[in-house]
Amino acid sequence: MPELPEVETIARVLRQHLLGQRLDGARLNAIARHGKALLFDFSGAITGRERLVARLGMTGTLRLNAAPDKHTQAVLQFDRDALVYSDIRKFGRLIWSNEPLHLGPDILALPAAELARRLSHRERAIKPLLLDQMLVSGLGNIYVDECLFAARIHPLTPASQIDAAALSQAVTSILEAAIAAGGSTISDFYDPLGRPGRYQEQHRVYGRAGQPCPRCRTAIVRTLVAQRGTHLCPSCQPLAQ
DNA sequence: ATTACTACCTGACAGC
DNA sequence: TGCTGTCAGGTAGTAA
Repeated sequence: MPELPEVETIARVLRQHLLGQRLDGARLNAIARHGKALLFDFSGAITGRERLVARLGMTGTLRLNAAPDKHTQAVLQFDRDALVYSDIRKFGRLIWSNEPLHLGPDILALPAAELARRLSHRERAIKPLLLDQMLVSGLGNIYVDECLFAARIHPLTPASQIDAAALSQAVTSILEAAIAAGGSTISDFYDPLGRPGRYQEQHRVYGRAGQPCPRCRTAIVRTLVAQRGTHLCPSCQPLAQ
């Protein structure tokens, strides 16, 4: 599941525990996040490369000193701690690579004007466009729905009609609040110390079909947009004609 | 160039 | 108990 706030939560915990430790003789110098990708940069090459890229897919986890189980794909033994990578559905990837990331800009670091530029000439519906990691990276299905609700945008609105400044403000505010709460735990997400996130308690539309909209009390609706479960308030997020 | 759809993989859950 | 069908937060590949 991990989207930007969950990956940022993982990065912060791992920085506290792993920076400066060695793996196969190479020192871990930095842990960065770009969108949903985690980047581990080492001082020396391991298998010929100095960067390990983790993309966790839907169910990938990175746990410190956890007991490996049947879903464990890799164990990285550092000086003092072991980093255990597991992935039930095997959509994630752990790859040694010095290649530039094949990803659009991180959405938290993206100025509103640049978001506007990227949306202005697109006629596609805003939701699937925001899920396209080549356009902007970091949003997944949960936070897209939460951000579009916050910005009062219907997920099928053509991208060129979007008020990008308002959307950018909503994205920043939602993602920062989610990071502060340690991400969302629906079923699978736990940080490297095994702690769940708390932001699911603040979800306003995701997973709340049939419940009242927190702004106007209209029942939240669940529909399909681009084959993805999509949650919205039909009153706060009208589709303009 | 852009968009739409499918497949990948496992587990949880509902219904029978 | 156990079978079947459906669904899940991501993304790569293919085809229109």
